[in-house]
Order: sequence, then structure tokens, then C-alpha cells
Amino acid sequence: MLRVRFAPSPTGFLHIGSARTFIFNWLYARRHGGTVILRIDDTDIERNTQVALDSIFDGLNWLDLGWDEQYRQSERLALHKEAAESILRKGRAYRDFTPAQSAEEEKSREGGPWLCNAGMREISREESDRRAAAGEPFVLRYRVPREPAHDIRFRDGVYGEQVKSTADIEDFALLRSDGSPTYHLASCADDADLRISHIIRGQDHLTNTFKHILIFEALGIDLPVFAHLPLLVAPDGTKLSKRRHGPVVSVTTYRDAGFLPEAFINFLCLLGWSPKDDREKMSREELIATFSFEGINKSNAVVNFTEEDPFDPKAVWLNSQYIYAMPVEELAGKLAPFLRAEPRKVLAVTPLIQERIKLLKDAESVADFFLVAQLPPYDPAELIPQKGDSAMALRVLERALEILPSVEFNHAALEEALRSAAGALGVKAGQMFQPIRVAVCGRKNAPPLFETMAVLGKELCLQRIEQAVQKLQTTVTAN
RNA sequence: GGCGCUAUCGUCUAACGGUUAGGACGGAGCCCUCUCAAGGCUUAAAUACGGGUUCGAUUCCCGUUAGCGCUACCA
Repeated sequence: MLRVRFAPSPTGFLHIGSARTFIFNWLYARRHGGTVILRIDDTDIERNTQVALDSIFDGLNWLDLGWDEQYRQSERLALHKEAAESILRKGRAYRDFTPAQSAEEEKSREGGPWLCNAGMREISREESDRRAAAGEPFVLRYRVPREPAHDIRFRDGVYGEQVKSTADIEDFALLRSDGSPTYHLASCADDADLRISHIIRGQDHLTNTFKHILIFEALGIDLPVFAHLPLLVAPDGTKLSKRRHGPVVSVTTYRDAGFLPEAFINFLCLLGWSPKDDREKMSREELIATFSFEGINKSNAVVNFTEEDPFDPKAVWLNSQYIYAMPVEELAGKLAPFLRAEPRKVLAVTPLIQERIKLLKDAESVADFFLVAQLPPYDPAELIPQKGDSAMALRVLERALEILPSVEFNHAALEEALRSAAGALGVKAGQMFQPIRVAVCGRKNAPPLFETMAVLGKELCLQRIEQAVQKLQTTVTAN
């Protein structure tokens, strides 16, 4: 039975690298009919926060992929302790009574590899038991088999054969001096207990895997399959981090900007993985059917964001492709929270802005003039058409005011009326449309004029054109 | 410092010894067009460096350089 797990620790919001790890785990499980386990790795009591935990669930829920089982490490401490004791009983761990070192002392040992605190490995079991019973604090360390050293090897699903000598592995901690389990112990004990068959995680754990293999061996369980994912890095090449890069790496930032979860997932999949053909936009089903470790790249992938633009242009482009392909009713539903207008209005506006937004949030600025009662102030010079003057603008608008009351507000009738009016005035169609567009929308760049006018309605259009005429007249007299 | 991983256009990537080194995003240009978009077409842009192996290396090996990761009683 194939079982995978995603194990975030609630020390900050869910970041996009973690989200990708989750997605790849999910895809792999769905592809092979396996089980997805969400395990909250909250053994670091100092740094865990409820806000972070909520943010992780916010992000995960938004992705809408779901999972099958859920656990919390802090509720499984007895299991971790038991694992630690069993390792100690087997003689594969020892108590280290050395007091915790300060940061400065840590620095002083730089220059050579630290492997263990000399002497502590050799303390007799009797003395060790006695001192522990007397209440002396200790760190429980793995007794890494050295002298003779031997190679630990495994085959990574992505990186291939991996070898490391035990001579290069330090006696890492299993239990802290307060008795709490470290990440390595808790993670392995849980992976063993939950019968995780495939561990798919970030490449930052590649070298930790040797330690984990030692723990699994001591626990006496079969090794799972390991597959490590290349890291997501910032444009400066450093690992994405909440501290250095801020909210741009948070999944909820993407949600709030109006990414569609499908597009976001699609984008993340393309970072460090390739279907090996030229497909870019892929549905959830296609991703499940295509995903495999063979397609995963070995080198880190840059998420291309800047201070001015927090989102990778490719993510934005993919999102736009999903928006363009979406049925109007569905898109209108997604747009509603961003537009804060009545559903009927949103539905009418949606087809006009669908191809003009890349993020749902863009709708706000693209569709504003549809939704406000009063247009924000604009420069009357905008009303002047190409190769024309304010007199021409005035003639056009006044003419529009004459003919529009008797025109039915639909595409065909408006086009017919305005084109023939242009002919009668001796101006080009564009010169006719431009002043009206600005009068009605308050700016030069807007959706197609006739549909726009139809949605706005006759009354509002006439009102706005009248206002434009007044603007022009006051500027003319002022000059 | 030690150990490990990685290295193709600005970015994401394809080419698992033989290609004019392909695609996508972004850029530039053209077309379409009532503006803006969308769409179509065209274009610039890469094998980090140095040695091998081979008839032939982006591809295999070694070295250099660079980046990243681990080296915690963080995860």
C-alpha cells in the first residue's frame, strides 16, 4: 500500500515551496492509488504559532486537493519517547551529559568537523543510568557506527545513487535535554508508525536522509523510498524563506491576488518538473496521469519575482489562460468577491473584462467605471480624438447626444448609428468613438465601445456624455 | 573548514553520443482592429570554464569555478 506524507511545521505561513512538495506528494499518490497523509510537525514548541497553523490550513484548503489522514506530532510524543528508548536499549544511542553550548562556543569549533562530544560515548551503561536517575540533564545522541566507518547508501528517486560514509556523520541528537524529541527522531518514528512508503520532500533533506536511514535501521523497519525535490529559490539564488522574502512566498498571497488554484498548481508543477513534451497548461487529470520522478529536475528552480512585481510572469500568464478558458458564469462567480457588486451586474460585466484581466484582482481596476455612480475626474484633453481638436470632440459628443436617445442600446444598433453619424460629421469612425469612449468610461483604454455602452445602459451613457460636454465647454471658455 | 548536490536563452525547460540546440514566459517587431486586450506571424537570446574518452560530445569521465544544501538540544 503506497502511503505518502506532507509534514509542514507551523512556524510560518505555508510557503510556495512547501505547497509544491505537497502537490507532488499528492500527485504521486493519486497516480498510484495511494494515501495522502497530512502530518503537522509541531515539535518545536518555541517557534510554533496558531497563526502559522491557520495559514497552513488556509493555503491547503485553497489548493483544494484534499488529503486522506491527518495527524499532529505533538499528540504522539509517547510514541517518539518509546522509539528513543528502544534505540537506547539496543545500544545505538547514548546519553550526552555535556551542558548546552552557547553560540560562541559553537563557533569556536569551526575549522574541523564536529562528530561527538568526546568521552560521552564511552560512559558505561551503569554510570549513564545512575546519572540519569539522579536527574542530571542529557541529550540522547545516536551512536553513529564509526571505526570502522562504513558507507550508507540508498537510491534516491530523483537524484539516483547516494553514498555517505558514517565517518562524516555526527552523533546527532534524538532527544533534547528537556526530553522532547528532535525533528529527526519524531519524523522517523512517525514515518515508521504511519507506514509511510514514499518520502517525497525538499532537497534540503537529502543529506539528512543518511541519519534517517540510521534511525530506521535502529528501529528495525524496512526503508521507505526516498525522492528529493529540487528547491525553489529566489532570483538571488537563495532558498525561499519567509524571513528574507516576505509575503511574496506565501500561498495566501497568491490566493488574495486572484490566482485560480488550478493555475497556481499548474505553475508550481512546472517548476522543477517537466512532462517532457511541450505541454504547459495541464489539467489536474493530465498532471496525475503524467507525473513521475523521471520528469523531476535536479537543479534548483528560480521563482521569478521582483520588488515591483511579486508574481512570476509565467504564473500570471498561466492564470490568464485559465481565466480566458473559463465559462462566463463560473468566472463571474469568482469575480464577485473582488467586484463587490450585485451578481447580475457582475455577470453582465464579466464577458467584457474576461480577456483583459490576468488576475481576478485586476477586475477591480478594469471594471471600475461599470460599477461607480460617478466617474472619477479625468483630464478633458483625453476626450480629444486622434488628429482632432476639442471642437471636433465637442461636435462628436453633441451629435451623440442628439441621436442616442432614439437608438436601441445593443451592439448592432449602436454600431450602425455611430458609424453613420461619423460619416455625416465627416470624421473617421475612430475619431467618433474615442470621445464617446472617454466620456462613458473616463479613460482611453477600455473594453469595446458598443458592448460597454449596452451594459452601462442608455441613461447613464447620456448622463456621462453630457458631463463630458460640460467639461469641454468649461475648458474652451477657460482658454 | 568538512561532507553532499547542482550547472542549456533573463526565467521555466526539451534534446537520455549524431538536431540549423526545440518549446514556453518575458522582450522587440509586424498583422488584425473603434482604444485596450485577446489572437496570429516574425525575431533577438543559451550548452559556465579547462582537460580527457570517442569518428563524433549539451549528453560520459576528471579538474576548476560558481551556486545551493547539510554540518543545532531548528525543521
